[in-house]
Amino acid sequence: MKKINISNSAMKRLPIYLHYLNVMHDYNCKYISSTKIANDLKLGEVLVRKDLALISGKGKPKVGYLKQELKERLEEILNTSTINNAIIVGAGKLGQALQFFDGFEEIGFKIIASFDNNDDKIDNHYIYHIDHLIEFCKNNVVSVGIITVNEENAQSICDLLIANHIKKIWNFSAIQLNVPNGVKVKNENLAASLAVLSLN
Amino acid sequence: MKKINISNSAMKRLPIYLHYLNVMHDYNCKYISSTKIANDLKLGEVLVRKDLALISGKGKPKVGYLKQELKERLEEILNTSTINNAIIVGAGKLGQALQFFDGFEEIGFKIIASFDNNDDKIDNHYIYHIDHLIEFCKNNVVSVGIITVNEENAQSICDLLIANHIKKIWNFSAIQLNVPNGVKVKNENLAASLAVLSLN
DNA sequence: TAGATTGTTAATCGATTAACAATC
DNA sequence: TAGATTGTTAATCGATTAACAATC
Repeated sequence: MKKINISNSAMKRLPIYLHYLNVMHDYNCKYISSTKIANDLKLGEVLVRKDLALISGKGKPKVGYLKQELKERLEEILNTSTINNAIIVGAGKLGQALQFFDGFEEIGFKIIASFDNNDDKIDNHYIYHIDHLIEFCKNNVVSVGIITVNEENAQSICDLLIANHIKKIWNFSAIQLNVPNGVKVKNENLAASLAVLSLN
Repeated sequence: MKKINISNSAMKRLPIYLHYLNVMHDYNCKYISSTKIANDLKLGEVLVRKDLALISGKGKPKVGYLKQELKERLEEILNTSTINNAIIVGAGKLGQALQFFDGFEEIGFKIIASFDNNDDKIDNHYIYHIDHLIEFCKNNVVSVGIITVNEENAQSICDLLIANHIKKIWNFSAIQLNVPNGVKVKNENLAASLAVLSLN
């Protein structure tokens, strides 16, 4: 596979393109143009063209890209070769919402378990007691840990995940996690996102 | 109040500063320096200084910023003069998670109701049937609409919110909403956020 | 052929960082 | 005073957009 360098900002758009292709119901045409994608998604058309050139580079002037091929190429990049299994720690409302969120599969992520320290939340629907996390990580390939615990416990859960060889953390708590080199943290601060709406 | 121009990227950091100040338990000192904030939050120190200069401009060389004053200034900007009431449409797991998420109040947003078309979800805990939305919007000041319905219904719910004079939409569905001029949409694509983690 | 669309190079824009004088 | 820290101006960096030749 050709080695390509995808920027963070471009990477954020790839799932959007893929989903767009998956839900569009235009069976009439085998091709799709960057112009149409850009218009529908309200993105700059050069931007889209650049993204698609990066991942596909097989566009035909005048007609556009073969839809099926583009879709497969996006899936190839998103559903990367490594297994993308994720676990959630913190089976509160947010954790549960994420566990049953149905947009992750499309981009190659699968949430295979949730953990919580509250016995009331433990059932047999893939929610386990936190004490079983170590064992679970030994028996399963887990590449992403999603932290939805309250912020008092976020750092210690983060440490626990790292101790169990998880190198990618999706952090929904509002504190800054301290992690060693080689561990990637993506902070998801919902309040900060909402605050942007109050501008203007 | 002095007119200041806050960029989107800076606006996203303000809630982080405010939360940092709110949860830090260093009672010993009345002052906080941008250097310390930058280190703790893992941000560039010039970046923090610039943000703080923009909103406060009252830093004292050698000592830093008066913590209490900085906090009040952040609250002043975030809890803007207008009432920031929000409603949620779609009382599924994600909608419910957002309704009970406790980080919004800090930045001046209050979720005052959820709506759903499924009678099973209607209870008296601020979840109403969608048919009551029009009346609710007449009787309450609602500035933000949060869309957590499935994507087939997202556009029509968006239209409904706009028809009820809501000018700010926080869209959790994976489709691009069409809105008239003057309506601001912030898309929150969780799958796209997660995809970024798979880079490297 | 004419025209729509691709892919690329150069220009622009915005955000972050570097450098540094001012100051308590 | 000396040194840490502020605030600002200039430089850099990265992402988006404009311009345009190539092409089907």
